[in-house]
Amino acid sequence: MPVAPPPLTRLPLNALRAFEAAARTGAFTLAAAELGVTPGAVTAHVKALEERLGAALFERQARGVRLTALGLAAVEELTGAFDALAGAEARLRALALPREVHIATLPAIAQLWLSPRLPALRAAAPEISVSITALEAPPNLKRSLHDLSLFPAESGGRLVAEDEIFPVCSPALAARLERVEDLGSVPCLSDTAWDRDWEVWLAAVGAKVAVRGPAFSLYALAVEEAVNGAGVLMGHGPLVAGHLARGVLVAPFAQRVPIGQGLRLWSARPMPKGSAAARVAEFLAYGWPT
Amino acid sequence: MPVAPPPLTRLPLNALRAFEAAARTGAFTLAAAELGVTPGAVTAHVKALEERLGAALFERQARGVRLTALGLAAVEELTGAFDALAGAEARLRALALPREVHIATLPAIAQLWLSPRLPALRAAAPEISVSITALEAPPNLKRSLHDLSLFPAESGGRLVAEDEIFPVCSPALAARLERVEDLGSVPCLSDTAWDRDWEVWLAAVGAKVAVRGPAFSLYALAVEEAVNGAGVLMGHGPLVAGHLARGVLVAPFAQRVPIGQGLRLWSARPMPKGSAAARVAEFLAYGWPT
DNA sequence: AGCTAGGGTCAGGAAAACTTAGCCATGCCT
DNA sequence: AGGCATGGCTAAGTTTTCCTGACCCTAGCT
Repeated sequence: MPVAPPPLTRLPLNALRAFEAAARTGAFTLAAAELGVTPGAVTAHVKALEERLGAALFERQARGVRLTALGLAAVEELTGAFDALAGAEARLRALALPREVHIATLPAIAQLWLSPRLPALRAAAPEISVSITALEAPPNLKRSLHDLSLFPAESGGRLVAEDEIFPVCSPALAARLERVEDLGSVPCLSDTAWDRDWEVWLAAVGAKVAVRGPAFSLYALAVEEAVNGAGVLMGHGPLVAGHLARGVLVAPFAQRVPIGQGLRLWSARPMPKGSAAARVAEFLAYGWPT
Repeated sequence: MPVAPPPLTRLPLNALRAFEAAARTGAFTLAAAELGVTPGAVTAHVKALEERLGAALFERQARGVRLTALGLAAVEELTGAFDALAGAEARLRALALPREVHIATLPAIAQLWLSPRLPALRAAAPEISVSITALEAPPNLKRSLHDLSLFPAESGGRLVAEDEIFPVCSPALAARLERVEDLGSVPCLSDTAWDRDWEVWLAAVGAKVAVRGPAFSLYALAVEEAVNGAGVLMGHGPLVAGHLARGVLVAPFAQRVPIGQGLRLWSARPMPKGSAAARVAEFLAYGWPT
């Protein structure tokens, strides 16, 4: 417990970053996830910082923490500074590695929408190296090192594909489905992240059927199961288009329900005209420019 | 030599800071001094960064380094970000330790001007803890953690005392000096940092005397020597005022030469009204407010 | 009670950072 | 030319930081 004031040395950068993340996210656990470390590491950083400052930044509560007045007063400026730093860092990377493009997207989109388009992209621009990171949620644009984010959203960014939902299944299974009510008698697959899909679609088509079936945490896995005839899946237009085109999945019912959001593409930072990121974005949005 | 692109992990903060300092100062040695580490540490940081980026940031030359185009393109934004970070850090400290005031100044000023004023300051505001750092040159205002900087300058900040120079010596020695020309026959002390003082004064009074004598790297030491009768020193008004008042030093010649600069006080960041830093600045500039 | 979420703590080990000491090339100064 | 100073590089070794993994603790649910 050093009571004497600490000498005039800089505060550790990593501790400041940990504090900022914790303050912004409101929880050590979330901060730890963002920084890619364990919560214990964040605890230690914040503790070290508080010890150096001789004042508490958080009030510890049984569940979770709350910023003290001091912490609150300090976060905003720190957040701005780290935002600026992340921007500078990203720009530095982009300048040093001008042929690298990093895309962040949902696992399902990565496998079912993006992946099928990559061969054409590679063929058209072999010098560009595209890497894809699957995330459960869109990254903080001011912080992420990704150049592009591709996520379902209602607005913002550039619309790449409208989303609409409708049941899909293997052709064999489709033969057993004549009316919407028949869905009650077959397994109805669902994705845990999109667990309201069935509800929404059934309501939209005015059907009152109780559907049930296994839930998957990976949409791509549910699609595979549907292909294998394991049941009927609520398809998302852009994600099952390929399977429908190849005929391995079919849509037994005509009603397609728009869900008011589409696949949208953002860039975290302005992309210089002609940069690799800008070209990839162009390709994803419109196909390769002629 | 990893040719494969590195995974999408953050660049190390400390390496970025080292690079930024090196780029801004133009030399690894200066950056090392600023960061308070050895040059080897900076070398290592920059090298690590370059390796991560797969591109050179500096061109190594026989003496010194030069930024590459990439380095040049990246510095500015990084500098801004680290400036912001330093600002946030300083504010955080100030909020956490509202009674601490850090002053940066020249060693001579610290000993001869500031130090004599501290007892009154402490008496008037005992709750404020003032710490003083002696630096050879004014710190970078956007970066330093000091609250106040007190340095000789021609403009800027708040003028605290005009500077003027004139010979001073012990009363005994003064008895042997009648005309300016007599200076040629006694040791004339000088400070290595202010080595043109004699030249300036002699030119201003229109004298053509060759003065010689020992040089000191610490002005306060030269003052002590002058008090001990070791020779005549070129006195700086604010710094010898105390000794003149006590009679341990006298000015054998009347001519005082203003040198166009004064002791000036800056604050690195805006000081909230009533803050400890603001009160100390007030005291130093005007004496304690009634 | 038992469970869960969110932190705190501690020991140990990995990685980063720093220092020291010596080396090298260049250019300035005699 | 020789000597010296400058500024950076390198290798070895050490200290410090950082992180993990395992476990404890508390409050609120069920």
